[in-house]
Amino acid sequence: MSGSCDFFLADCPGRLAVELIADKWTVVVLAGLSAGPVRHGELVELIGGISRKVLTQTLRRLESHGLVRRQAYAEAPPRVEYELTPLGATLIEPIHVLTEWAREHGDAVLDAVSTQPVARHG
Amino acid sequence: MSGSCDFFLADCPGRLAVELIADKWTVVVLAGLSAGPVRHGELVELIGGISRKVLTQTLRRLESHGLVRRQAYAEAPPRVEYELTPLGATLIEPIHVLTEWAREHGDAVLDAVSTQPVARHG
DNA sequence: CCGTATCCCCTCCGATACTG
DNA sequence: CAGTATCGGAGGGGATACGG
Repeated sequence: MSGSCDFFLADCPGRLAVELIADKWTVVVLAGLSAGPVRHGELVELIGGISRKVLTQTLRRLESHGLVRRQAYAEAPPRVEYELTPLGATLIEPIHVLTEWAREHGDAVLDAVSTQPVARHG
Repeated sequence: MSGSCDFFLADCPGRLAVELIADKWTVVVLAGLSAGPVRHGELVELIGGISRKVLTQTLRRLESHGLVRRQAYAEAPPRVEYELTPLGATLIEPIHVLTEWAREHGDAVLDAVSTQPVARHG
């Protein structure tokens, strides 16, 4: 215990990380950007299920946190590309670990959910 | 597409992981349980800021996903302990990586946030 | 093509009070 | 001490339509 905060409780930096990724799309968007610059519309197609509004919101937040860089080109058909900043790229590793976990244990979770007839209480 | 899904887009298992942790408290609660069995009240004190109701909600969900085990003792002053299941313990590693990231890059994020007077657009 | 505004639902989460 | 019920606020996020 003590205040070591090996694992974040209270106001440790870990809380910041949670606040960053604790929503439906942030991690997915970051993953979508992990391979290189992508256009807005491409991301919508790539991710699937996210609305343009929410995608923009998510990107804006990531941009303001220094994780994503926005590049707009003044062309005839407007073109905007988003890419990870060096800082943003450092988040890919933790996300990758999470993905690995899901690939390995995802079935077990789904199994627990379906095998869950417990409903204590009575 | 195929099912390559090196990084989760669409319905890859990674999405499951996101849905699991994409809320304000899940990761924090898991972290709080990482050191061993803990009582309900202890968790409230330990975490700080979470209400008993929300803690219970979170624990219930984790229980139904097979990540947490609940142990109730029929004693004079009721005592209930929660602990990670073996499956739940496997999630500590990814969380730890995330914590490490925060410890290392948290300042950079906070810096970006404060250095962010941009407000493009007007 | 990119972005924003509006409307609306729905879930998360906190505060309080009450039962076992 | 543990848990539930209830209320209520706040905000995320989807659908749509419109502007640059």
